[in-house]
Amino acid sequence: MDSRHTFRIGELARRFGITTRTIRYYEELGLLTPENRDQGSSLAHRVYGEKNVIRLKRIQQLKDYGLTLAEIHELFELARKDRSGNSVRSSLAEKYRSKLEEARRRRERLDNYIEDLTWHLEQLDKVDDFYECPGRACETCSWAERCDMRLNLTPEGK
Amino acid sequence: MDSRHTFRIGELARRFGITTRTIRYYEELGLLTPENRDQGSSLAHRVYGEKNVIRLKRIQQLKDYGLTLAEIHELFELARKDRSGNSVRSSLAEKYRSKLEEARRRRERLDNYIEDLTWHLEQLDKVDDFYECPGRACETCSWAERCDMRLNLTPEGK
DNA sequence: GCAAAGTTTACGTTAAAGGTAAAGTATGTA
DNA sequence: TACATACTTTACCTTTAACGTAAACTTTGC
Repeated sequence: MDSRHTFRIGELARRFGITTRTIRYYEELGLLTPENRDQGSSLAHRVYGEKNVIRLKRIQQLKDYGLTLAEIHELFELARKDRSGNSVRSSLAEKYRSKLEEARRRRERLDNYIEDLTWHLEQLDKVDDFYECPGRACETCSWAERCDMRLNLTPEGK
Repeated sequence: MDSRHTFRIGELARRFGITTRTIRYYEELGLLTPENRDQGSSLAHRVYGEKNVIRLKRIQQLKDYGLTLAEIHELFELARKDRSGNSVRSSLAEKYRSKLEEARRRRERLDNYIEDLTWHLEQLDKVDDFYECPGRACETCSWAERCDMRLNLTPEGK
């Protein structure tokens, strides 16, 4: 909206609720480059515009999704390389696909965890000794057949 | 099955595909205590039995769910304190519930991420310049109305 | 011309989950 | 009994992530 408004690092930081160190750190990593530094001196202030704001939002979004800064960098780099044409487009697609699969695996494990917790929560007033659960108590526990630990009692040899 | 078989640390490690250091580390953290150390000398070998095997499995399971060793320790401790009766049972329940909510929040973000990736993957051959996506290109992109970055173009003041 | 905000350089931090070395001790087999 | 393994403890080292913090100096705005 205020399309031509620009900021210096301090205000940008304030608006995003982060510190200036963080913004400079993102710059170090090649995630966020100020639009303007060439006022003659080598110590000119960083100037940030709309592009940077969008970029920073995207960074926070991806971080919130659980990506590390390194992973975010990867994605940005692939997109950047693709500017020229279609040569890298397929590798970007592949990256997306592999990230997607990885995320799906993570979600599967998370689902298992949620199930596991729900189960234990339900069992809380049905089982006597939780320090023995899972453990010796499985042998007599009436819930054992529904409990997946039952399946894991013997270790496989190597 | 081989109910009375016991192991020393090396074999246990081999069977679980981890190192002996790892097992000792778990012991340091109070996660896994060998069943037997009292052969007189203070340098007697650690002896592990069925209980330990089950415990170690559980540790690996919880780790796989994404818990840190510290979190695993918390859960174990609460269960241990509960042995005597019902006094701590409710706090264990509460812990479970809070872990559960936390996990659900994580899953929600993960779902958003998966959606985001899917979206970008679909758009890959419809958008021209990915380095400008999201960015200036949004202004002319025909997919902008469906793209959530569109909603994030202006930063809120603090 | 001064304070406030910005600049670079560079070392510090915290936490997780072990790795690795050193030096001595147990165990089991020949 | 000798000896090779496997085990014991202590203790310092490593890696990554994402900044924090200090120092010493420079721009900018009024």
